[in-house]
Amino acid sequence: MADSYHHGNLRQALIDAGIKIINESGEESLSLRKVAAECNVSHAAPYAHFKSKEELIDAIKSNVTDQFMEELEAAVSDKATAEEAIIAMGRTYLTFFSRNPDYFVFLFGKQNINAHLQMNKDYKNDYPPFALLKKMYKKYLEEKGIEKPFEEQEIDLIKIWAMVHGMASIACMKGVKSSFDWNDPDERLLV
Amino acid sequence: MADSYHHGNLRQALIDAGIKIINESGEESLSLRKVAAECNVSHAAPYAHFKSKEELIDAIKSNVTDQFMEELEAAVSDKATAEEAIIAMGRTYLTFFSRNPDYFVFLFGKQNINAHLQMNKDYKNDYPPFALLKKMYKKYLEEKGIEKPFEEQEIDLIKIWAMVHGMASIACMKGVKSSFDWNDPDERLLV
DNA sequence: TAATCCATGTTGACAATGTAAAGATTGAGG
DNA sequence: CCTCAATCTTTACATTGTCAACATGGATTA
Repeated sequence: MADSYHHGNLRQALIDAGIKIINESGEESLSLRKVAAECNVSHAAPYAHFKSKEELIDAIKSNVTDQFMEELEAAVSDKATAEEAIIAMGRTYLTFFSRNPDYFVFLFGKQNINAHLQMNKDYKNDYPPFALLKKMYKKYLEEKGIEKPFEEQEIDLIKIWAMVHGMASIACMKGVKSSFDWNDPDERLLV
Repeated sequence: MADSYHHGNLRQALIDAGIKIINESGEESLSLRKVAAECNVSHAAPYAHFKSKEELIDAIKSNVTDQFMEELEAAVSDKATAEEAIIAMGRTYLTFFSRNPDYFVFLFGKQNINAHLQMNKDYKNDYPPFALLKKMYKKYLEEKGIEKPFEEQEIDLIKIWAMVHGMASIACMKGVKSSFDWNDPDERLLV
């Protein structure tokens, strides 16, 4: 099925090719035609799987988000307490985007997490990393026997996410000279 | 000079037209040719003032950043203490980007603050809002008579900026349902 | 089995866009 | 008045997203 008229699994191949191009030369240089060429397929072939370039990009975002979530869940899985898990999430958040700053721009650059959020029904209402944080936070409250009104909980959650996300943002900014190695677990900025 | 061969002040007119287009229909729809048309000028005229589309965009970013800085400095100017000034900066940061979420994406979306940072020599090393924060923070330490090693100071600064910037980021995310009104001064998330 | 259908790909076309090259226009300074 | 350099226009070309018409072939069904 490699050289037949029908590709076999073009949809995923297009997504993979897109990720490859973004990694190699950034999102701006990603064009539908290049992606198609990378898959040895005519320039209009993607339209059998995606209504537009944007839809392909949203699919790629979902893929990258899945990859991000895998790392977050792995970081959380082996922690004894929810408190440790939350801190591990923050470190993983920073490490992930320090390793691939382009992904930060790609995922949050246009700030519209709506589209690729809604194409994956598992996401329900919350953005997956936020949903995981919320889950861990509730576990944390239980473990500590803390009771808080809902509004205060939301404020806590936003503060945590804002801090970590803001640091990731700074870490990914080209042109910001920072003396920190965000990958270094000894850099205890978070606690 | 309105209808003569030479425009008179095309450079600034192009920048203004660019801002107008971004406000009306977003950055994606900004094209050099539209900007030129908006100024009643041929499509290649911008190349007399900017080497590329990117250079025009960087100039626009500088303009928007100047506008942002004006609000930050205004917020700081009438505060009695540095502590109040810093809090006011945070509120202004949130208010500014809550009012125009598109500016957040535009300024930080590509995460490369290097280019339009370096075209304005006044910026020196730091990104202007960060430079102002740094200045206020030093004043704060003086007023309180606090002495800290340089590294701890940097950590404090990054934490403050990360928190505020992260909240702005969340506030600007389309698709994140939030019960907060980031413009409401009663929402005391920051303190 | 053979006919049919539809998802999947191809080809060709078009408009919008960024950009370069060559030339026109004009105000400022010698 | 003349020249020159900055500014603007025209023309041209490659890239890109998208659409429409058509080709292919595996699966479904008569």
